[in-house]
Amino acid sequence: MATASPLAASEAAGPGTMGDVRRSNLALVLGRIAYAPAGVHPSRAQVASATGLTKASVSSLVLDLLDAGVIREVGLSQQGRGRPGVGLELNSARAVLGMEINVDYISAGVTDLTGNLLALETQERDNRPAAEGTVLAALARLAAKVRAEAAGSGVQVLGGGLAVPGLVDAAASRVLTAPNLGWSDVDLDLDALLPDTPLGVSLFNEANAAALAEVRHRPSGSSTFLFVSGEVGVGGGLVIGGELFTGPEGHAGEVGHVVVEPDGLPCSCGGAGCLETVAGQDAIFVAAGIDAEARTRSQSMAVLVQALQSGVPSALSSVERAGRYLGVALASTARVVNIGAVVLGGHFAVIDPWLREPLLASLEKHAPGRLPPDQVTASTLGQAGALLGAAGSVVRSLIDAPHLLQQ
Amino acid sequence: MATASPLAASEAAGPGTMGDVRRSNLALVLGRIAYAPAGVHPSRAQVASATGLTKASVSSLVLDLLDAGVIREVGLSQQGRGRPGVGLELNSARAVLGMEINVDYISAGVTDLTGNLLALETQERDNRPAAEGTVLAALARLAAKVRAEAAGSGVQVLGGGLAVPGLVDAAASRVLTAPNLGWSDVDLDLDALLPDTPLGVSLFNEANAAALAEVRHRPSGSSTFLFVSGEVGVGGGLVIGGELFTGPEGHAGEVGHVVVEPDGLPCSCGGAGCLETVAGQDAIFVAAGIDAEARTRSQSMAVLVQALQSGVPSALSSVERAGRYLGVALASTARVVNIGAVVLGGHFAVIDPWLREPLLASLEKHAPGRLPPDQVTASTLGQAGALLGAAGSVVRSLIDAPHLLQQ
DNA sequence: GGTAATAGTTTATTGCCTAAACTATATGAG
DNA sequence: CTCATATAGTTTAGGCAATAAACTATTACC
Repeated sequence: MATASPLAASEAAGPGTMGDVRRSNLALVLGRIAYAPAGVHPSRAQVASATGLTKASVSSLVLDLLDAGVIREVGLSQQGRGRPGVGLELNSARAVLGMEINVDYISAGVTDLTGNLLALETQERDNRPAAEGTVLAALARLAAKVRAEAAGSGVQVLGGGLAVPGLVDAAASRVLTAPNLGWSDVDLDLDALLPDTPLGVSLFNEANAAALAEVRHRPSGSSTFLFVSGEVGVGGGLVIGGELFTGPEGHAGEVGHVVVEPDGLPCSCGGAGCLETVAGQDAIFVAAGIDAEARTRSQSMAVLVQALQSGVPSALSSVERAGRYLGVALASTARVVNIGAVVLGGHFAVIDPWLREPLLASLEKHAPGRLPPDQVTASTLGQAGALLGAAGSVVRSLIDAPHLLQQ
Repeated sequence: MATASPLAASEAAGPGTMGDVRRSNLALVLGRIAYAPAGVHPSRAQVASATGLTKASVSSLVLDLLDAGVIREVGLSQQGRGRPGVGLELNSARAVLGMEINVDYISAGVTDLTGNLLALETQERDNRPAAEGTVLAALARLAAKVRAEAAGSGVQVLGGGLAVPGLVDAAASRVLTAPNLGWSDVDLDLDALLPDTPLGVSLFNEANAAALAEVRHRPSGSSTFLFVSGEVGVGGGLVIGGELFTGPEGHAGEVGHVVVEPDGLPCSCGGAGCLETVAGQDAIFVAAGIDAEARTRSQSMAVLVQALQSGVPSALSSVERAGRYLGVALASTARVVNIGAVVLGGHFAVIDPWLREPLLASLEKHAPGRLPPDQVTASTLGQAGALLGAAGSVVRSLIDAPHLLQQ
């Protein structure tokens, strides 16, 4: 009897203790406060009846959250006969820092706990030739700057998140491989990036972070979708019920390497016929006849958009082909992971007007009814997505585990 | 992913209570006993040091489990100086019933809590023309028979699981659609199938159940893999860390509709170029020149195997093509869900000797290094897989929630 | 100003775990 | 054979977190 222990995951976890109950209920209460509709500030009594906890327990839990500084009381809210309740909301004097390292730029921004962007700094620089130490040092300066800005208006930064365009081992603060940066097995000193915060700095894959940003910031409501990130490579993030599905090894959602043409071109991954070989930025530039070598990436993209607007045939057919094959890959992915909505990011969002029609036609051909047109949307966050997602993810992990702020 | 706390399950709905701690620790202790290596019967003290609970707590928890009848004590195990411990093991006088309804047969079997098959009855019958009530009545008789057999040897059946070849809503005991049975939106009276058990009867998709059976019964150790079920259609089950990943709507793993040839044939799903159009049973029969209309499905499969053994070119090329495209689909799937092992079931297991080589070559071409040959295995469970998986899944849910047996 | 209604706190109780002392049962040395 | 040592399992006291119910606080309405 092969006993592959299904406990493997929880094996590390110790016994359940009463402290777990406390932590679980702290998160339950904080979640009610944090995820209340905008402008609504529930009282202790409302939280109690919504969660099923007693008023006494909620009072005690709320006291802890107030002590930790995660929430604060707002003006009384009278709405009926009796004593008015005291409204509770996330403490807007607390914030997190989002950061991004990409090929052409670095950026750092501060958001409060509800996701509002309070400060943002972007610095254009070619990060490919530089050693990672140099890049991190420049980013640390940028981070210090926005942090000081926030501090100036009385806002305390609790922690941060860094998004990089590559596969990461978040637990080990390690970039496994970031081909476009030329990084491979790089250990990052994240604490140096943002010293002396209670929560520290977490590491994210850029596509995953951008995917998570959509959960909070996109107009439509559903929090289950596939985010497709078009950069030099084609990445993805699978969000299910607001949570990232990362797969057993943490790298799920790699839509870029779905095979769309069995006899297609070789891919950088060693495979052949991957989506990336027809819909990655370089592939689109080549097919459109744009010399990307001579320009920066954002310049090339501008040239492409210009060409599309002018109706240059090679550009149009290049994007048409990318859309068609993107549809093939998304049709397959929708079936495998049973998803009914897609958000296009990166260059796919930029060229969405031209990409959209062939994409929808291809989806209808290969998975009719699965991904209806109104469920295929383009991200509106642009470059800021990864940064917002990294910051938002730190906020989210705080809301899920507020005890991290207690000492 | 907020799976930090062992109580994470309760975080979703109601408040965390002290009873949750008890339940969580009951499952922790029972898991240690249930998933110990075969022949090893840990003592209370060993469970305590393995789980981190105190000896006092373990004693109390074990008492509850003994009262519920889930476990029992076995002979003393002396192994050193001091007082010998009392071994603990799953109670082999308790069992669960697995059942399956398929196109050509119904079956029912009893397994003890460690997965050993104690009794099995299969009845060949064509279930397509019959109303579901007739089929269920026949299955109820079969179930009563094996249950009586078990009772005769002093074994009590605690609950059961039923696998059907179609999409199911397990919570509602409802078969949404089972095309090969001709069922659509059918509510099943599962309790009538197996009356008066403490755990009742649960409903499963056949491919998912078969996938779960592999977790316990396949030789290799890993409990993270994609199970590919080759039947009339091509289904699948995605198992991650021993748990089924069903996706947001419960139907993930549909590998059969990954697009492997953008310009391919139309598929029954309304799409085009799906894997099923080249690797489903019918597609293989047609390409091999076998007239499936004139035979039952199992007869056609026997003819195919015969032809393969004789080296009939059309049969060989048909299977070669199926293997090649299966490789394309699995390469894509491996990337999207980040999986490193595959188990072939259904007809893929039967024709594995001929399928294997083109499949591996195709995998190496499209996803080099991702699914190495030793991680691509064929199921050895055959027809019994679904039944064993359904039963095993009931056992597993019992081990995860032993308090269900307390009153 | 009194009553009803609602918000929030205080107090007593219960459940579950831990720590530490205690009992039980084995091995091995003299 | 007896005693020291070691390990298994139980008993007892204590702490923490939630609940229930009584209590205080603050408002609206008559």
